Amino acid sequence: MTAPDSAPTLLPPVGDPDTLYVLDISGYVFRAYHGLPPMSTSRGEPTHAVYGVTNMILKLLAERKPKLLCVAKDSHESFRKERYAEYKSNRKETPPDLHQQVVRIQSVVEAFRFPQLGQSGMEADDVIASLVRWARGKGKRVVIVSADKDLLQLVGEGVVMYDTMRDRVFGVPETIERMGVPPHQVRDLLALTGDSSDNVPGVPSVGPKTAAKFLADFGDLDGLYANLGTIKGKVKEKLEAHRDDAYLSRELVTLRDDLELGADGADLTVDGGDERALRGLFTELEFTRLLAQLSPAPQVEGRTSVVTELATLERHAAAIRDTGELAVASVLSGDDPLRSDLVGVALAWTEGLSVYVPLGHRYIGAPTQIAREDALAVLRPLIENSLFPKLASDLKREEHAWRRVGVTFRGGRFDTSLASYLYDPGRHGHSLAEVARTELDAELPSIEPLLKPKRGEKRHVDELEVEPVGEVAGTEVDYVLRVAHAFAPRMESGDLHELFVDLELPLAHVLADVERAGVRIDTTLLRAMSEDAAKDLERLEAKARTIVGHDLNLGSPKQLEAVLFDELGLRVVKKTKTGRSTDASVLEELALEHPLPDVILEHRTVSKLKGTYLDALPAAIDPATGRVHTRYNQYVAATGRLSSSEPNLQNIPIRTELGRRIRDAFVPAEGCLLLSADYSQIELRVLAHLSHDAELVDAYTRGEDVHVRTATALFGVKAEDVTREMRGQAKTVNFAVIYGQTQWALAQNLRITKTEAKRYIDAFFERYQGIAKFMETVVEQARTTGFVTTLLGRRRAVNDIRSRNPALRHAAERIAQNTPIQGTAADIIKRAMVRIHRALRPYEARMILSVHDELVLEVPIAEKDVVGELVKREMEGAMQLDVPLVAEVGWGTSWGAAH
DNA sequence: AGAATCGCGTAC
DNA sequence: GACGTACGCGATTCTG
Repeated sequence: MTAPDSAPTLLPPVGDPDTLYVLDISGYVFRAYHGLPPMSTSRGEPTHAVYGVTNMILKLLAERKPKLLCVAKDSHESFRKERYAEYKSNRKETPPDLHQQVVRIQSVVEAFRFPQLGQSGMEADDVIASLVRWARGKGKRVVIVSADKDLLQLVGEGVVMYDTMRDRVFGVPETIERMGVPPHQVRDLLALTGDSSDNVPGVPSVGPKTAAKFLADFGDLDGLYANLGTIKGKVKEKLEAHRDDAYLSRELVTLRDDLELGADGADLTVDGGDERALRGLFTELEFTRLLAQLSPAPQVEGRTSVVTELATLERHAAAIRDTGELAVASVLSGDDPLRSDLVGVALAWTEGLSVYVPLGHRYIGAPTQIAREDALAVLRPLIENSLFPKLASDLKREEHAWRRVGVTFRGGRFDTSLASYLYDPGRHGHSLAEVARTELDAELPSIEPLLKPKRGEKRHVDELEVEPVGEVAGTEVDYVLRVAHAFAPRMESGDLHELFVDLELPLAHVLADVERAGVRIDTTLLRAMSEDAAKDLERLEAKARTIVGHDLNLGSPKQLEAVLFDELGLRVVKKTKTGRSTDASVLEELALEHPLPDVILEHRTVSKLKGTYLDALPAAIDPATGRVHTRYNQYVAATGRLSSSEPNLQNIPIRTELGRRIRDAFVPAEGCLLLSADYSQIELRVLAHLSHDAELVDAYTRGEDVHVRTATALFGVKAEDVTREMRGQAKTVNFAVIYGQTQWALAQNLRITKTEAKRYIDAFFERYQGIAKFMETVVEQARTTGFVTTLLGRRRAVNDIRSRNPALRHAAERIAQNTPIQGTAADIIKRAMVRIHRALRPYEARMILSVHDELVLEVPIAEKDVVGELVKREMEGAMQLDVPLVAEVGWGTSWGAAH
């Protein structure tokens, strides 16, 4: 085992059955905690130390394939402490984020089912020493997995130390190289030098070099003191004065190897560990990369049967009624639930069992399908019964799917995506596949691969064989049931239950109606505008060509970069990740020096409008209804807001004149008007309420203009002397505060200096001291709990709030400051939507758009007065705040006119 | 050829 | 780096 001086010491063979690996876990915990960059889960749990240790373990298992292994456990107390009270007294108290991780690491070790050994009063090093002695007695080789130099005293014949992080092996020659002495002298060396990390005193002014020389000359401590006379100078005095310290130190660094282990080496064998437990832990800790190193995720066992007989379906229906809940997963012919057909439906009412009812397969040679009307006749009473609880991964999608076959989906009681969203809105996705991965450790099979064309055209779902589709859908619906059961207890805690049952679930139904209603678009107007835009673009391109003297694509940032900075030699104002920026703020600056930037700016604006709105909106019209049906995503925005897509109707222009005209193309159906209802300054009102700021509350209670009031603070003038410009600046500052803007960003926005921006911010917080206090409090809350919350108890984990990286930390602080405000505003408008939808039941009027603080309704002229009052009342009464909520209602024959 | 990424811009 | 939350277009780059 011991290598000659020149050759490096080797580890025993991989998978050697006679080698015992002894793991110094506590040492690794400490090193990982201090040595690795911080890391945390999406819920804010710190994990970098856990990650480091787990990684080390996996590496060891993969590379060394140990057959015998033992984890040496540290005891909380130490006999050394009794001998010497100062021992390790320099150690700081364990920080909470380390303690938390130690607990996690213990779970990881247990999940690996590693044998563990420890004894009260004994430190891990003593346990290791005892294990080494025991193993040598049995003729086994030992690998000490550690990086602790104290343990080098154990190295020798058949014993090596292995540092996995640096991939270094320590035998006798390496120990001499590292410590200057062979292993048997390590203890005396440490006795002389002391160990500052353990508060072992040693002899002052004797360092590793001096100590090694003494030990080479005299062998050990006793030999040194016996020959003290031969030593000269200061060192001699120190050695004399600290003789007791030296011997005490040797006692402290001497490892005890007399721990009783019992004779049975079979206890130290390792198996593969508890796969399921490991998978669960890694999932919870979000160690996705490590997860992949375990064997691939199994699908949860389940059985699906395809229902082809009406009698069988009837029998199932009876069983479903007896069970009292039903998970539903529809198979649709396409991605858009509003335009797709129902191909079949999978049902589950007991975990592990599911059925698939084909309803619209066109595959020739499919097993006999129950006639759709017969099948629906059996299912309809279950689906339409609002008292019979239904579960799905996306209730809104189910509503749309069933509507297509004339069935009204009622009684949606659990939505796995919404549950996941409320539990952790910041996580990456809430689709069933994503949620099942974390909650069930299971991969959701997908229909997609079945659609892949082997050759020729892509196949449609309804052209597929029934069996494989049923298999996929059956698994899906089974997962819905399992995920719902996993989440149900979590929904009971805190405010989540109320948010779920009284707000988000009812809202899902409201949104289904809003999406289905859609909005009418005046395509003639848009086409005319598009043609104008096309001419403008041509004109601008020609102009640009004249200026630079050659062809160029104004839509290509890359070409622009080359022309502006290389050909024309203009200044580089700002950089992007990959090059030199040509964004609007840059071009505005460069416009002072050259005519081209203005041409580009105008081209950008026009082509943006044309591409994103003028041409895209008419293309989005559903030929079946003649209207545009956006999708409202209820589990995307981390703050609680809705988002809109395909097309996005929440970013229709309004700020510029040309953009605003696009809203004129949003028109009501015949005989109707559009109503636009806007919450007035909802975020500032929410801020007033949350912060209890006396000034801001007072301003709103008196019905004053808050931007004017801010202006009086910024400019030191009376309210009546505030100019329009001052008010505009104050308004920008008010918004800046909501977003936690820095002086730098505010300066950019207002085109003022950083110093002036700072003065504004300071003046703002001087006037509104309650807001200053609120901002501090909410950041503090994020730091201590890892979460921030809205008025209705919606919560969001704030990652990185304790990051050592200032940029990350500041970004987290802004999230902490903004989320309660934006999220509470979202709570309010969502409530208003549910209330309005309910109140509108007796009327024809319907909600057709929702844009964060604005609702748009399509109202028959006959209902104008009553609906106008109804909407205002329900919006203003949606929440009781310390300040009034004000909704401003406008009417028009277009959205633009109603605003 | 289609997917993913980049740079940019629109909304609240 | 420097403004919170979204979505999407056109160009470019990556990938199979």
